[in-house]
Amino acid sequence: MAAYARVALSVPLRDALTYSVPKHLQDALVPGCRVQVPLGRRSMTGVVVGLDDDTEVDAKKLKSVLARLETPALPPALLELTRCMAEEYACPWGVALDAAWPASLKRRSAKTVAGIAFAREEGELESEALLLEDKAPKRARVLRAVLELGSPAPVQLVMRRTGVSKAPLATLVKHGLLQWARIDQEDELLEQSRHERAERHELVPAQRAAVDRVKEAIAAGRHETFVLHGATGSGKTEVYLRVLEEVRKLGRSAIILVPEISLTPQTVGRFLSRFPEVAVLHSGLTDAERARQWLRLARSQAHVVVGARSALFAPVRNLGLIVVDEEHESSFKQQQAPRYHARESAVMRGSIENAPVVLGSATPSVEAWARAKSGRYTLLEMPKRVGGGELPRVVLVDMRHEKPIKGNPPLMSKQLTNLIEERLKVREQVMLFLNRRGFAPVLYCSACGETIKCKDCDAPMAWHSARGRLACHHCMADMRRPELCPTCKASPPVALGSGTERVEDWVRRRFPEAVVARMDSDTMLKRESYEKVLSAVRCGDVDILVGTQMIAKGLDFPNVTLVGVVSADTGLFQPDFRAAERTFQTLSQVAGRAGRGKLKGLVVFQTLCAQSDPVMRAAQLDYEGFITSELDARRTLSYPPFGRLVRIVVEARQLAAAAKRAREIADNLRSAAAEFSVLGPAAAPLSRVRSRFRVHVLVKAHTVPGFAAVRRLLDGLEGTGDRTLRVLVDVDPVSLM
DNA sequence: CACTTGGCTATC
DNA sequence: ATAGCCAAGTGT
Repeated sequence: MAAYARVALSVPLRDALTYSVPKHLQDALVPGCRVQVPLGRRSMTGVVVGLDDDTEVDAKKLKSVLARLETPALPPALLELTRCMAEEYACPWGVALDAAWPASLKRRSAKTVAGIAFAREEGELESEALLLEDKAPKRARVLRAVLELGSPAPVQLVMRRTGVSKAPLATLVKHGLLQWARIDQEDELLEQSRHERAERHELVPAQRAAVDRVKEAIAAGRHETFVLHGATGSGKTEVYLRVLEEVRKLGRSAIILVPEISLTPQTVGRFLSRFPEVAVLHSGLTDAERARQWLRLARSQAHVVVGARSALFAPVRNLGLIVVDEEHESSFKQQQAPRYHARESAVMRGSIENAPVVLGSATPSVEAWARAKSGRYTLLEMPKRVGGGELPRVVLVDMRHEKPIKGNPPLMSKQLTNLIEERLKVREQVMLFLNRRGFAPVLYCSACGETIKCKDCDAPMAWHSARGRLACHHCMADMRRPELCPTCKASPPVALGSGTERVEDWVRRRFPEAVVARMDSDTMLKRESYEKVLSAVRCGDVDILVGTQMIAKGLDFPNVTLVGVVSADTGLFQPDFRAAERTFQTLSQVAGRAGRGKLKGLVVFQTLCAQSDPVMRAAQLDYEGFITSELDARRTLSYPPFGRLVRIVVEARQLAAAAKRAREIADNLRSAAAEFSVLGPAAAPLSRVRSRFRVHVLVKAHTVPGFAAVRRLLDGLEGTGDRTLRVLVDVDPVSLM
């Protein structure tokens, strides 16, 4: 009987705190369970990370655990995972644990519904179903339905599935084959979405080879990380599904991570149609739904999870596989503490639980690629589209050669305009991509040269014509468009540059007969609108789809034969060493949207930088060429994946205060500098957000011990100070803004 | 001299 | 994080 519990709390404390365990709780506490404990004057919930028979802590200091919360305990592997993550990402264990728990699982009402459960062995019921087949077909159907749905199954659902009344169920209960049961609301099975079915396709040789390699690791119960490099349309999903079949056959569970943005009913439907017991976790769920899914997993009622970043913490037991789809996506990095990268943490979890990890992408991240090349990860190549579909042809249009309008390059080139016109004539669909919301990113005064900036941020406000407002994309600020330039009052400011709204506007003027839809976070405020537009495009009701990132991912419309990238250069000039990588990936993703069906696809990149490496290589569909030269560049500057980066951001209302603290931090690091180098402090590219000045320091660790040294020096730095000053430590940042 | 602030510490 | 404490700062 353990007398002491070590409890991790979500406060910036280095170690877990020890509490004594009262007699009445001694049986109830297990590692991984949630408890209520006193902390100073307060009472907080924390997680038991260890139970001990004795302690070194001064008896006078000890307080006791107040209560255990109802929530199921976290599996031991997740305790271990969060501990490693806390170490890796410079945050307290309690903070890492916080991420592993659905926020709403503190108190919940336990509603129950009527259910029906097995009263005999599953095998016995199966043979009974066969026997009843002729004599009592309805009872046989009911039995098979319950076997399929699992025990206990909701009575309502069984009746609807089999189209019978309650009578056959009652008979089965009377004969002692089934029994009545109550089901917690949380246990109720999800009504299955029928949006998309995944037919079980024949595998092409490259798929077969990939599946076999991963299967082998699964069978051996061995951790191994695979980089599945598959061109768009090469059938990566089918590979995941086949491997998943294998995992389920062995009775093990699996986690599929996808970027939040592609967690659409289409994606989820593909998994659901083949694995009915899939749990889905994404940010669009209500707290109750999220908790319900989490509990199904914790109680081993579901064994497959499809979800965004945080699904990595799914409390499944007996993990057999983790898939990270679109592994290069930057949304896998969490931007709040714990600032973990789900891809890296997935590999961590896989190694803790001896499970293989599959990282899939058409454009693998430099990190994944470098490790595959060095032999740490296993590379699986699938270069061709399945079904003999051809990769699209890409045309580069140099906008410098277009006839200027009032001295500026036009929005659309002659060539792209003509191509759109042709597609409209033959009733094929067009997608126009521009990675910028609003009508124009800037309002500019031609008299004094000033732009209209947000009063709280160091950024121009974007003009949103649909709303008729100026909006800051970094805070919630929003204002009317001023009649005259606020600075010189001499002339009205004009919209400079373009966003998706301007593209939509252009299309409507130029092709008034075409049906246009726009998809960006402004038009897609509700989840339903997203699905509505997608299905409209699918059934051909939309001729031209204009959108941001949102249309670049995973969408598969066979009748889209032309994809236009309005400006391939946005993002190319961001002060960030990943700008080239991101540009290449985005362009490749967008290009992959064209010609998904039988019709050949054509892609147009409009650019002012036709010679830039990422634009040119993306146009040539040359991933290897790009990644090779990008890796060379990274090596020269010892940027990731050669050495690791840690970014420290100091935010304060007073610029001087932020600068002073940043200077101290940098000096402190420099005085200890060994196998790492310190850059800065410097104003962050986004030097002010929400009235807070931002100063940052970058640390490049050249070696593993160098990184460990940096980590040690930064321990406990985050959150330091009062409300006026904030310090953020971001390990492996994906953005340097 | 009563009463806010700022800075610093401990939290089992 | 956040409550508590002391010291310095502010006002009547």
